[in-house]
Amino acid sequence: MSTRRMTIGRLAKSAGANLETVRYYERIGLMPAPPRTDGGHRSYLFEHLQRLRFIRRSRELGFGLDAIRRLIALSEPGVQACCEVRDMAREHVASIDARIADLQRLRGVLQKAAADCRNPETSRCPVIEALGG
Amino acid sequence: MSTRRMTIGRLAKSAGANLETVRYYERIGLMPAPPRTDGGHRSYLFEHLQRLRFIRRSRELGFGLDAIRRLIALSEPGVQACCEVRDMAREHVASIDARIADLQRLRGVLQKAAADCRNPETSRCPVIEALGG
DNA sequence: GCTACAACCCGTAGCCGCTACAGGATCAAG
DNA sequence: CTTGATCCTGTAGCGGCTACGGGTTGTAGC
Repeated sequence: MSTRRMTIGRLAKSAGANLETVRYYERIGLMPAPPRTDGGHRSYLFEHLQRLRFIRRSRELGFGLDAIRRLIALSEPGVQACCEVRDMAREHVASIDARIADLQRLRGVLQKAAADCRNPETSRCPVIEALGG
Repeated sequence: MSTRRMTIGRLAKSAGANLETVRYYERIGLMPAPPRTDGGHRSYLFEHLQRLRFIRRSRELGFGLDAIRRLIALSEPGVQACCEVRDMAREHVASIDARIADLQRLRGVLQKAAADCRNPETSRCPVIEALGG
């Protein structure tokens, strides 16, 4: 079943990834090395596409490549590791929260400094002042 | 006035930066090359510290090194460029807003998937499912 | 003055996650 | 059989540092 083959270009496109990214994933062992044609071109199956989509989706959600490696291992059939996966997701949510808080703080500082610029009485640039210049 | 000299170590510490980062900034032309002692050690003045603090603060606020280069040029005395600086700050606020929105979206997806884990009826791990595995 | 040891010097390589070449070989359509 | 798109490998670059290694200098105590 589903013995249709795809070139790396098609695979990449179907998963919304860059072709060289796919080769990169193979090099670092995130994607398995696919079979080749006689001429040496990579020849992918549907399972490769699933894997690549999984990786891309995880990346889009902000997981690092090492975390994705773990997620892949945990998603193997037969591995009962839902709790671990959930914990990883929760940790990740926490780190996202921290980054959001950080960005909101920055935003506040910058916004305030830029807003002061409306005031024509200020002689020195308030943004530069906020930066310590 | 203020002819006190500092070593690179002191400078770095005073600005909360890493020593090698200071050398890196010098290499890429973000910090000026300071005078040297007879033995060849860098010898910094207070103005260097001001500059380094400006850079670090800008970095903390999320500006890239190229943007900081422009900010430094615009903060030179005699340059009346408050509007440009303000525009840079505003652009930066906009990009921060975009990143925050992005992170909040991710957070939503992850949070929802992780929350579904409480439900013991689900056979497949909902987080893995959300990732497309 | 001499010794110890911290602090400095320079250059290079590594980190993450790609991306972009160069210089070829192969594949599919006409 | 030719064209042109796609593929191959290998290497180098991005931003913004950080970490080494192997050497030199600065400084405090004796």
